[in-house]
Amino acid sequence: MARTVGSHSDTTAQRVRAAALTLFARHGFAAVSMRQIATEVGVQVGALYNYTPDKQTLLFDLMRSHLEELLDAFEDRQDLPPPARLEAFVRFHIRFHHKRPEAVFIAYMELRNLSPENFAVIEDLRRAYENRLEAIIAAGVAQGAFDVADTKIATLAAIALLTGVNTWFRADGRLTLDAVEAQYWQMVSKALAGTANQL
Amino acid sequence: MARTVGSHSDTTAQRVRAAALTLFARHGFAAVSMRQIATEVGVQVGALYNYTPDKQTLLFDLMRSHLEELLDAFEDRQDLPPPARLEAFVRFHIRFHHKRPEAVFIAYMELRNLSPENFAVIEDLRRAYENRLEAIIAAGVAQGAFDVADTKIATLAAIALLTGVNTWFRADGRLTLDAVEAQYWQMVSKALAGTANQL
DNA sequence: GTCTATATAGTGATAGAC
DNA sequence: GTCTATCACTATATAGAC
Repeated sequence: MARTVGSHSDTTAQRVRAAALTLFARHGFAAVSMRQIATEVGVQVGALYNYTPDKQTLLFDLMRSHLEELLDAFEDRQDLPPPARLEAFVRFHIRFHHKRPEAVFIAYMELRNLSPENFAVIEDLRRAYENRLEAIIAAGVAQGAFDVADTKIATLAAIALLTGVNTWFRADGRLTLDAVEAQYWQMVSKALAGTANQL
Repeated sequence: MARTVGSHSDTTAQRVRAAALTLFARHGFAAVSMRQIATEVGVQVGALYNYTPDKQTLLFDLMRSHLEELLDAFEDRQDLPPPARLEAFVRFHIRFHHKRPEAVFIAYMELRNLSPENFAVIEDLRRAYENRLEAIIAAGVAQGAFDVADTKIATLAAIALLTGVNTWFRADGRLTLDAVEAQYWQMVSKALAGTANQL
């Protein structure tokens, strides 16, 4: 019997990953011990090593799978005009990141705890994601819909802006995610817009 | 003899702070031991406790003094029109943060390693800084120079955007800080601009 | 696959000599 | 103010029984 793809957290392997994700996000990789993870899973510490060769690899696997899912999930409709592609990116980014706050947090905060080899892999994945946004912005600049001094800066600025939502948005707060999405799309579209509109 | 205010890192107390700042920024608070700090300073570990009651307070003092310096350094010219005040904020923020990458990094990354009491103090200081930007945006909205759906969101978005510069800008890179500053001011001014300029 | 036990090393903080 | 020595714990990872 083939295993169900994307099945839930009922195997021990998945429970180990889930526990590590939650604890690393809450306390930080370096501050979490393998014993804490084992306690959360409900096993003794030795059992964890059936599922990961070491703590470092556990972190790396969480970050890599998060970024691979991110890349898989975004479908750029290159047949659409750049502003529509940009809007799709903005809304996708906010929604996707909203659903995975712990993985997002870890992917940004724990880079320095990766070994150099693992860091290089993660950086490649992150850059691949940035490149997809930059391609949209460059296409818009080429046809005059956008006006930015430097597409790479505009890309990094937009991603920093959008990812910032995760640091403050709460579903039970003052605003709905739809409203937040709308305002962020408005800010991004104005910031990159082709017709200059200086203060 | 009064000590020179803001004197350089020639006292042991200042050397302890400098070593902790560098090591915490590079490896993370939890990953750095008091022994490592002592080695960096050039003393034995026991001597550190002449300068801090514990490791937690060392972190807290670094974060608090960073945020207090940030608040002290920004002078909001309330007599100027909001767009000028906003431009001054944008340029100030980028320049100030560029000069203190380690303190900025720690202030964002190590919040979860603060005790609850210390966290509350740091959060108050951070909020005070945000409020100063929000006041500028609100003033601009009130007189029609800016158009934003929600001043708090616009504030957080702008700060996330601007602080993002620190994650990629290198003085020896492709662009000068002046050019970066100019492009970020352009993006912020367009994003908040009053005359709608949608794509 | 999970357990217990253990090897080896490191942790923050303190005491008391100088 | 700095040192050495130490306390009481905790860390990651492994070995071998079951």
